[in-house]
Amino acid sequence: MPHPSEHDEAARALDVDEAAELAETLKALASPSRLRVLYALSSGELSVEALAEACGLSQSATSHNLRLLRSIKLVRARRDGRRVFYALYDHHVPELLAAIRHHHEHLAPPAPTPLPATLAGRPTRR
Amino acid sequence: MPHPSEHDEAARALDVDEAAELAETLKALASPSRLRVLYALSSGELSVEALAEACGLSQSATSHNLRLLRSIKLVRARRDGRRVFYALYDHHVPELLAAIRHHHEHLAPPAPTPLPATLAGRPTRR
DNA sequence: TGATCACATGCGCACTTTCTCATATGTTGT
DNA sequence: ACAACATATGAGAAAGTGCGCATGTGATCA
Repeated sequence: MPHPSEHDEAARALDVDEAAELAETLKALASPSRLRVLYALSSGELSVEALAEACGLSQSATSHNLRLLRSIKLVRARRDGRRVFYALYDHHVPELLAAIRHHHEHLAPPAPTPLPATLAGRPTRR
Repeated sequence: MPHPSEHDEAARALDVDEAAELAETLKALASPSRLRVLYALSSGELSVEALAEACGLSQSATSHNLRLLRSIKLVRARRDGRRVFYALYDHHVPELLAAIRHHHEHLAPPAPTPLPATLAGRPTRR
């Protein structure tokens, strides 16, 4: 990132279509199981069986999740004999994962932010 | 970001707890409505009413979504008179939004990747 | 004080996810 | 061709999500 000015890249508004597309990708990431699968693949390709064990998922659940990840090109499959080895689709994926993790690390978990009852900074009027 | 080497930040495996926390944040982002809300706030704070109109949502839906976003500190609320103005929680949020959008722009949408039937790179045996 | 505005919130329901079970499909060795 | 293996897939149950509706709460104005 060049330099953090006020609002650059992300400042543009989002039309309905793009919002839907982005949400689709994010939904794929928004699951503990799939996140674990993706991070497991960060270190290199793995067979479905190996992934299942590494992530504590059943073979079936793993396969279902991989199908989803495949459909939006977050992972790719390569067959070798009986097994199928999965890998992150390209270098953008680990970058995205890093960005997400980075954001998470800078977030304080304690206060649930219960919307302060009377918090007004004094009625500026109008 | 320092420099994009092979695998740095994101390469570490994800324990179950962290996966769950990350997924919680991502679930909040994985909704067209909430994405639109967040991007609308990229240009500055807005009242609930203004947000609702900008995003094509009802007052109720907007409020429900804002509550969720608040609970995980993606937005913050400030009261001024009768209205409540929302803003992105901090500078990390637009950065994350930018990262997500960036990833999305580098993704080709056409092929649904139907898992090539016979795609083996030749049985390497083993 | 009462009316009205701006927003929050509980409930309920339609819709979606995620996982398990059972079974189908593609692969290898005999 | 058959048995064993590795993965994919469909159906369905349980749990979670998104939003409308009705109503509650805090703030302003007359």
